[in-house]
Order: sequence, then structure tokens, then C-alpha cells
Amino acid sequence: MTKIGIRYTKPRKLVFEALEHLSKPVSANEINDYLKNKIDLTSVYRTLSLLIKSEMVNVILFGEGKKRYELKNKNEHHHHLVCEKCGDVKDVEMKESSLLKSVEERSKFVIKKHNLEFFGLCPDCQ
Amino acid sequence: MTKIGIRYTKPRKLVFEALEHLSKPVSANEINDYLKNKIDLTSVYRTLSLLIKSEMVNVILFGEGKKRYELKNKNEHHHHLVCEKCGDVKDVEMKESSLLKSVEERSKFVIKKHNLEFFGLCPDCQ
DNA sequence: AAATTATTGCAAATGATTTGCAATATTGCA
DNA sequence: TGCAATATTGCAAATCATTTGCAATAATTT
Repeated sequence: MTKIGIRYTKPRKLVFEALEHLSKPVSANEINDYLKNKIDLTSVYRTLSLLIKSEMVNVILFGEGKKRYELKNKNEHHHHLVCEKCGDVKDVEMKESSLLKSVEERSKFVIKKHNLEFFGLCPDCQ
Repeated sequence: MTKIGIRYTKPRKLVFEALEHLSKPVSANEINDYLKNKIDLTSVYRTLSLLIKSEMVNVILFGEGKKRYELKNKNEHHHHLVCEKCGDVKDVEMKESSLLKSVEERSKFVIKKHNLEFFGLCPDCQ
């Protein structure tokens, strides 16, 4: 008799805890560092794809040539403001439904998702 | 007597022409394909960094794990709407100054730049 | 506790981008 | 024009992020 299922394993527990604890967009490597290499980097990547597929994690791009990952559950849909000097990341909330509607109307596209990230200098670094 | 200067060379000419001709965000590889490997991929990359430094080219991220490059001169500041099915890219213009101002006020950051890209289905692919 | 099957770690592959370096091309000046 | 000075190229190899294959291991069902 065949059974299929997703198992709750140590690597998965750990990656989830790392994302929860770090609670900002982090790279796969940063997760690994936080976990002190207790699990293999490959498992971090594999767990992340799982979490992304289950819509528990968002992928965020800051244009550094790598992906960053963030738990979804916490806050609502939001964007980020990154300090180009110290690297601090702040969440940005905004209502963008009218903006999306306007783009949809003008383009006749159906919009499924969007990326929006801001870069600048935080109060301390100005 | 030492002289310093930037030279107008064949590879640079070609990369510029490729960007002009393709006139949408393209990857380094796509530039190379267009140029039929007349120049080395390394030179494409080196020319692109030069053009970026001189603010003639923008880097655009669609989250595919690679960068895309687009000539600045053509249109004004704009964003992109990418069809997730056929890959077609449409430019999106919008006035975002009030949005930026609002984010700056709420965050106390000074915003230097931002990324905004939309993904969805174009009229033909819906 | 055994059998079944999902998951892991490790090594190696892949893809994008960068770097070192000797060979070559461009440019300013005699 | 011709040459020297130096910027730039191509090629090979390095690097970084991410993915894949596979045999060993762990989780789960019975």
C-alpha cells in the first residue's frame, strides 16, 4: 500500500525557525550561517522551495545576484526599503490596488504579482 | 606622459548597437547571441558595467536568476509588465512622485532608487 | 519492529558573472 | 606617419548561487 506525504523533519524545522528568528529577507547562506551548518546548504535550498511552493515564504530581490527569502505569515503584503549604506531593511506598507487597477486597464494585462523595493539611506546613515 | 581615457572600440560599439536594436531588457547572453559571438561574453559584461557606470544602461530584475539590461536614453523612467506565458515585455509609465514622497515621509529614509516590475498575462495569453 | 518511501548529505553539475594575464588595439604625441 | 604608452580584448580559470543525482538515512504506517 503506497502512502505519500510531507514529513516534518529536523532540517525543515530548523529552516523555519531561522526564518522566524531572523525575520527579514535573508539569503540561503545567511540561513545556513545562522544554523551554524547544522544542516547542509542543499537542504536549506530544498526546504525553501518547499516553503515557497506552499506559499509560506516569499522570494525577494534586492538585485545582489541572489535571492532573499522571508516568511509570509507575519505581516500582510508589504514591500521593503533597504538602506544602501548599513543594509538595514524596513517594511513598507501601502495600498496599491488603485495603482494596479490603473496598470491593468491601460495595458489590458491581467496582473498576477509585482515586485516593489526601495533603496536609499536610513535616518542614521544620511 | 600619462594619459587616461575611455576608448570607443568595436566590442563597445557592438554592445551598444545590440541594446539599441533589441530595445527591451535583455540578458548578457541574449546580447551575445544577437552578436553571433562576434565578441567574447566577457567583453559584453565588461561593456555593460561601463555603460551602467556611465548611467547609459539600467539593470532590470525579473527574478530569473540573472540580470537584464536596457538602454536608458530611449524612454523616460518606466517600469515593466512581463507576460508570464509568452515572455512579452511591455513598458509601464506612471507618476510615482507622490508615492515616493509618502514613503519617504513615513520612513524618514531618503530614497535613491526603486524597482517596480509587474507580472501577469498579456491580452493574447489570458 | 519491519517495510515502505520521503528526505538527507555529499559530490558534482550548471549558469551567471568576475578576474588574471598575456596578446592586441587605440590614441596622443613626436 | 609611426611609435610609445596604456586601455582593452579574448581566453582560461575562478567564483558564487543554485540545482541535480544518488546512495545512505530517517520518518511513518502497519
